[in-house]
Amino acid sequence: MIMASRNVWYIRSNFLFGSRCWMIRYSAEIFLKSISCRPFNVKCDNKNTQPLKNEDLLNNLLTMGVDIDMAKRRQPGVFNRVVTNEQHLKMFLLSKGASDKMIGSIISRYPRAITRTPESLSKRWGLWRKIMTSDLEIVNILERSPESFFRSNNNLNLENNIKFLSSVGLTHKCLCRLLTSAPRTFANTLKLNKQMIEFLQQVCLSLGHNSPTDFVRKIISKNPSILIQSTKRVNRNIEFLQSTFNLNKEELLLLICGPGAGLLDLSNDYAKKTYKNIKEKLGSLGCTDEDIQKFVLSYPNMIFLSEKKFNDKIDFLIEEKISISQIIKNPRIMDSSINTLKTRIKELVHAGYDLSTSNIALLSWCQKRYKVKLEKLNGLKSAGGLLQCNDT
DNA sequence: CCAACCGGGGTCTGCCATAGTA
DNA sequence: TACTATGGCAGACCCCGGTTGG
Repeated sequence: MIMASRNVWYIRSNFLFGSRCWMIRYSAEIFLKSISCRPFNVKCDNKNTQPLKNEDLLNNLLTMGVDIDMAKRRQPGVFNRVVTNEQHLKMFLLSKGASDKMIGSIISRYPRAITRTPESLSKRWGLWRKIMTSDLEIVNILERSPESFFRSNNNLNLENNIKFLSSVGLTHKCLCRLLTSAPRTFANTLKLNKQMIEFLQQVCLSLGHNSPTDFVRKIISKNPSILIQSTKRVNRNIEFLQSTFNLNKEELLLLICGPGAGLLDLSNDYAKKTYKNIKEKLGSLGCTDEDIQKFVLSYPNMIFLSEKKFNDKIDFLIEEKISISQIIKNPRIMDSSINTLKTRIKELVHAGYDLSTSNIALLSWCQKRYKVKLEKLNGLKSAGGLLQCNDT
């Protein structure tokens, strides 16, 4: 019932506020006050005075746990609006399983959410539900990234995006993953998404691959965030890979739709910067350019590491008497956090494992395997200790 | 049984600038 | 001209385990 009356009200207010004329707005507010669909304290005396704050809106938001300062800082315009739908939004999200706290946080971070009409909101939700299997999954995405859902009000565009992405050969499962990990993709204009897909297809063809569809599918499944990058950024990263490593077309193709797919997201010259650092660092430790190239290519994700993290890890390993040649032979070791490295080295040394002569690969094994190995080593050590009757 | 090799999975928002719109 | 919609940017790993060959 509330819904119904609000719908009517909205149509009416759209009609009334569609005009550019301030005078008409002013009379409209008087009119609204008089019919008291929702009392307003907004006053627009003339062009020189700001509308006074809408106390109802502020009260509503405060009760909902919205951080008003944050919201105002982010989208001040929302607070000058005569019509907002925060109560409906709240009821709607509650009905989908969101908590009060989530709702407060969502509106604080993306206030424009409260300007969406009930019809538009439920339509949009329905479109997302075409991809996601439950409301709760959507709620979780919204909590993470309210902007992705609310930034655009263009449901037709959203619908077209879903159609387009399906037509490109993305499976339902893939769309689901896209929406989960890069929800902004669906708020992009269709034009922008098309641009990126066409760009990728072009790259594919220029590298001599004969199935752009397969290529695009592969690259998106390896890197679901690719559609929220600019083609400029992706292009620069491909150029970087091409110019830095001596790869033929086929190798480059395999790299960018395989282990190097993630690198395409890196911000301007980040890869260039970190690779330069890797080269300098390893070069100073006596590695040849060829060694370094091979090392990085066998685990390209290490380019993600900030200069400091990379250097800290190398320094730490060297301090622990692990030679650079051991490191070069085990690129995966850069995969482990420095904390993991520290803990494991300590445990291994304690267990009597000599890292300078033994295999260091276990520093980057998964927890489960590593634990089994460590227990075994400790068992050996205590057995040896018992035999010699002198262990501490 | 062991370990080398290799691929997979999660995940990426929150802010700013600006053209367009009413 | 206030406000909206949209493009674009910076930022910066860690862990798990299947398969396979010895």
